[in-house]
Amino acid sequence: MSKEYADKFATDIPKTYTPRDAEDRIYSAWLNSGFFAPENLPGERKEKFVTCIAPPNITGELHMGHALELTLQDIIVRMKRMQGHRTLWLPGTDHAGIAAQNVVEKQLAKEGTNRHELGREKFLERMWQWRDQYGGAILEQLKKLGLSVDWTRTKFTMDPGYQEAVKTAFLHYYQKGWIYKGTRVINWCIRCATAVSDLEVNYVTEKGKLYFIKYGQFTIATARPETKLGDTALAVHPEDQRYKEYVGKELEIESVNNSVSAEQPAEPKKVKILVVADETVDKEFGTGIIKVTPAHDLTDFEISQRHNLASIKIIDERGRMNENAGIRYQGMKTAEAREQIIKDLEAIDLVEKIEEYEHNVGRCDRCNSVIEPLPSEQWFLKMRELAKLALEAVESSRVKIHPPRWEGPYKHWLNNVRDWNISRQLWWGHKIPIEGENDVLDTWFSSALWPLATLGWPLLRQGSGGQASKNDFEEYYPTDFITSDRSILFLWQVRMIFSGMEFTGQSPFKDVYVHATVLTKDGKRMSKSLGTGVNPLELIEKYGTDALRFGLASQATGLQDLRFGEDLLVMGRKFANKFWNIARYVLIKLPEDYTWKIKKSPQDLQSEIVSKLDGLAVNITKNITQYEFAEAANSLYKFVWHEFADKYIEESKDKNDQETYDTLAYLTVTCLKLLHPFMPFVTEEIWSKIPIPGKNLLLVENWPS
RNA sequence: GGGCGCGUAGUUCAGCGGUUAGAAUGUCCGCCUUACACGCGGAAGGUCCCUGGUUCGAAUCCAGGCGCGCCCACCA
Repeated sequence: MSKEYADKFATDIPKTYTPRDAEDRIYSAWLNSGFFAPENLPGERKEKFVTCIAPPNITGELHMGHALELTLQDIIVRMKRMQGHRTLWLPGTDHAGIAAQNVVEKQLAKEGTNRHELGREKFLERMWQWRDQYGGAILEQLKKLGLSVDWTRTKFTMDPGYQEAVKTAFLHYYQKGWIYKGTRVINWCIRCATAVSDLEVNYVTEKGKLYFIKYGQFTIATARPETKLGDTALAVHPEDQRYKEYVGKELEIESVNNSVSAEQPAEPKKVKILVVADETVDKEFGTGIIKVTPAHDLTDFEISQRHNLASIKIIDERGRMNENAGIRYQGMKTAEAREQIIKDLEAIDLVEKIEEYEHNVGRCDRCNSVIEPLPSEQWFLKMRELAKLALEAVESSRVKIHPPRWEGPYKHWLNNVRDWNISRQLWWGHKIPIEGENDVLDTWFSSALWPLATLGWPLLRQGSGGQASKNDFEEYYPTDFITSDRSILFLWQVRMIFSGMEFTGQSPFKDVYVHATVLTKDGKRMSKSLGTGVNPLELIEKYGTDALRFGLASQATGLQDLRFGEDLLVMGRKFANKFWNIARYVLIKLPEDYTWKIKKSPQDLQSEIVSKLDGLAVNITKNITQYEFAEAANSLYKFVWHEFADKYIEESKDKNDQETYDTLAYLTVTCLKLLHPFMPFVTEEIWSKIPIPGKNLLLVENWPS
């Protein structure tokens, strides 16, 4: 190469790739091209490829889970786009019922008011104000990851069109008789003042006490003695010989008189109680006999249903003892009542012993308050037929779950699912479309419709929901795949599948990919509240988006959780820079009048390294298609660094023939394309510097296999 | 109580029946060699969790155990 030529490029292209200079500029170039929208893609594209983002909550903040999930999704989408598919990746956000309402309620509390003072209408105005101002923040953060999503189709789960979809779905179920109103023991969050689903209760092991209380001639072990006031039976196992003779009999036992005020000494009172036999009782636990409190325990509620027992509600929606608990306890919080009743029982010698005890306490997924099971009138959706549909979808391979080991839990869950409590006592959400109803629907009821509603289902009228049009649903449904963390497999994927099956007769996607969970270096959960989280935006600032993406992808085996350490990003950054310099070398090496070609390798390139790369391209394609991201990333890394750079470039240094030039050019262009899904920014930046006549953005160049 | 995943160099992970077990990162020693010091060359570093079994041969398959993590469940 000529000295002058070398000098020219040496000054044009810096020795080090600096992501910060390139990323925003390149992302703008992509946006300006319009290529994220399928209808703007160049060339003839017969096959479609469609996927939806897992909509983050409007209250959300970008975390490593997003970074991993969206990187992997973008890798697939970018490859498909380069392969010539009409790709659509649809973004949006979820209104996040409880979470979002909590945020605004906290604001109100600071202002010394609350939603009830404000009234429903004003409160909802505040909600919308908040969402207009802050609800898009998470999407702005997502852009930093370089995602090739179609922002012109951004959706929100409370868009007008979406509201229509929810209404249509509800009424459809209602008319089928699958939606009913009933009083059941449900999980009630005292702080959020709403029902929450079984899946939104976290059971945390906590230290407590196990109280052994005398019931006539028996002793019963309980962790919640205050619920004694709502007992309507005792239960034993049907095969327990010790108690067989008492089954079906009513016992007279001594209890505490709850109509005496708490200021006065405790006094005894005789009460009658029935003994029933039920399979669910564990003979081995405690004394083998349990007290049944149908109103405040889910198991006890079910026992009461089987045996036709009465239910006495003694705890109210604020977590305080109500009038049924008697004047002695009324108004006390459950914890206070527990202390009081133990004191009382001890006074009249009804406490046999108290043991230290570890047990599981249900806490609200959103606010961590203790969950109080209590009877409440709620709306339910019958799950029998829908569960069948979801099972059938998997069994008939209409939808495939990756990795396949998740099929087990999926089926198990559906085989044991109870009717879905779909009502929430919130204001922020989809109002139940029945005259006179104040409640809203569980957020997941609308999430369940995501792939349908975002594409414009149910085709009511055009333009009713932002840009979603009739054509989108017809053209792009069903989608090709969906991906998420395993934690929402039951909350979300299952429900999207049965919704799709019920409303369209098709699974809303062909593949569900359950990706790994990002853990800390020592295998702990990443959590903001524990301070174990890592902020992806800071990492991007420090290492660049490509480094983050490549680092994550290189560890995404799909089978194993990902222990995240910054050394991954060091590797990614170095690799991006390495490739930058490979390109720099090639640009300097090739003669000024060299003609770059983009289409395919010249016929005469038969060298070993060229065929190796062609073989690699086939494997990379296969890897990405099968969600083997780590394999793809690592084999690319190996080839680029140790074959291309270490061997071929070193050997090329004292060669100046046409074949060497062609080979260098071919290797560079092909590697750029293969690397693009993983490291879109640095590759696009290099691409822009390669003098290829008539080239388009690398984003839409043809995939090399 | 059921179920699942994982235990391999200091660290994060590949390898999943066959020559001296690999990569990245970290460490140490040389090199600013005209693409790259985010680099190049070299080195050290491993009872492949334990115990049995199958096999000519096991990190790899099987059984049991130990440890870590996760999911489901009506432990009162």
